[in-house]
Formats: sequence, structure tokens, C-alpha cells
Amino acid sequence: MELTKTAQFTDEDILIARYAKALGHPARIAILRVLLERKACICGDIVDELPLSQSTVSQHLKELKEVGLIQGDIDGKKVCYCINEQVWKQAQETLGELFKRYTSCDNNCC
Amino acid sequence: MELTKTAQFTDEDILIARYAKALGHPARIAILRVLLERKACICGDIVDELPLSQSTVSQHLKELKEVGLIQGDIDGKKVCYCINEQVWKQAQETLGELFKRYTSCDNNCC
DNA sequence: TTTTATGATCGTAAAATTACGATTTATTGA
DNA sequence: TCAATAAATCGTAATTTTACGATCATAAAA
Repeated sequence: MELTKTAQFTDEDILIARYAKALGHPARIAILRVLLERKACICGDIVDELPLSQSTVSQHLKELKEVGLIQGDIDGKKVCYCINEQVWKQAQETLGELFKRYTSCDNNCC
Repeated sequence: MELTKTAQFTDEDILIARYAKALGHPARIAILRVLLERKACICGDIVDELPLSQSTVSQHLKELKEVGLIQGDIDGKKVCYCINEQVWKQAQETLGELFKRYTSCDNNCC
């Protein structure tokens, strides 16, 4: 007999997955690291730091922007990217919550 | 003039991205949550908890197993999954490190 | 105004993900 | 041995991701 599968995914799980997915590519981690290192926001020299073409980097930036982890302000001809503090902390918090849920178990099964 | 793009991605960035990617789907978050809630390891009743077919769940389990976040022990006819403490903590640590790197900046640009 | 530089977007190809039903493998119980 | 159950794997379709060159839009500089 099969129980009905009622459960859809919860909003929180969807959110966590969204953040995680955005972090799920080395290029995007590298971009964030550039933004973290130079406190002052940066523009397209991100492109010079990465082993990828301008258009590809732009795409990755877009994805990070879409989840809100970064934001970009137009500054004349250039665009200045930086980490969005609020979203960054929310992601940190949400993911951290998940990880913290683990309490090592003494049972032998695994 | 173009600077040569020397930089490949670092091992650490690749590792972080790997963990994040594994967490980048609501189904896998849901699976982990099941494993976290019932301290005792669980088998295929995970399938009953998720709104997905058996084969799809099995695929997600495989991905989590491949990054090492979970492990599965065969127990007779059934298979018992649980979180791999070491890898779990390593992922927590590595991702946590990245998030901690942020120090709010006072500059106005963003 | 015309050129130049920056960066987004478009079009597209290749690869990876996601999902499912069907099949296979292995083990327990009749 | 034979049927039943649990879970992995296979085959496959649809979608998404990743990457790039080319083009477009905008602003600064000439």
C-alpha cells in the first residue's frame, strides 16, 4: 500500500537550496572571494581575475545578483559590485541553521 | 592590452562549490532534514517522505553520497542512510569560513 | 559628434541535471 | 526453490547550466 505523497518542499528548504545552488560553482565562489578580499567594491576587474570570458563572468554575476548575494551599482562607464550584507547574512544564517541541526549520534548503524 | 588569465580555480573553491552544489536542490535538503531529525539512521522511508519517485530519490541519495555528506550501510534487505559526521563538519567549516570572511564595509559605493 | 571602453544581452552549442518508468540485483520469508 | 520486497541502475526525455563570440547599449573622452 502506498501512502499519498502530500509533502511539497517547504519554503525554507527551497530557499536554502537556492542559496546553495548559487554557491555551487567555483567561478561564483571565486567572484565572491574577490568581493570579500577587496572591501572596496569592484567592477569588471573581476573578469581579469577569472579564467573565463567576459560574457561568462557577466552571467555568473547575474546569477549571484538574482539570489541577492551581490548587488551592482552603475558608476559612470563601469559597474561596481559588492556583497549585499543583508542577504549574505541571511544565507549564512539559513545554511548555518541546517548544519547546526546535526548532533552526533551514538548509534551503531552507520 | 590583456593580462594573461593564469588563475585556475583553487582546490578550496572547487571543494566549497562541490558541497554547495550538493545542497543546491530542495529534495536533497529535505533528505538531509529527514536524516537530521531522526537521529537514528533511516532507510527508504525517505522515499515516502518526499514527493518524488523511488528512482529519483535514489539518484539524489547517490549525489549526496558522492560528496560524502551521507553514507549508506546495507542492513539486510534495506539500506540505512545517515549523515557522515566528518564530512558534514568539514562542509560546515568550509562554507562557514567563506561566510565569516565578510566584514561589513562603510564605503558608500554600494 | 564620433570614437572608445565597459559591461549586459543574444544566439547557440555542449554538457549536466532532473525526473520517471522499467529493469535488475540482492535478500528475506514462505 | 520461489515469491516478495528494497533499493540501485538503465534508458530516456525535458530542462537547465555553462561557456563563448558577437552584438548592443551607455557613458566618457576626443
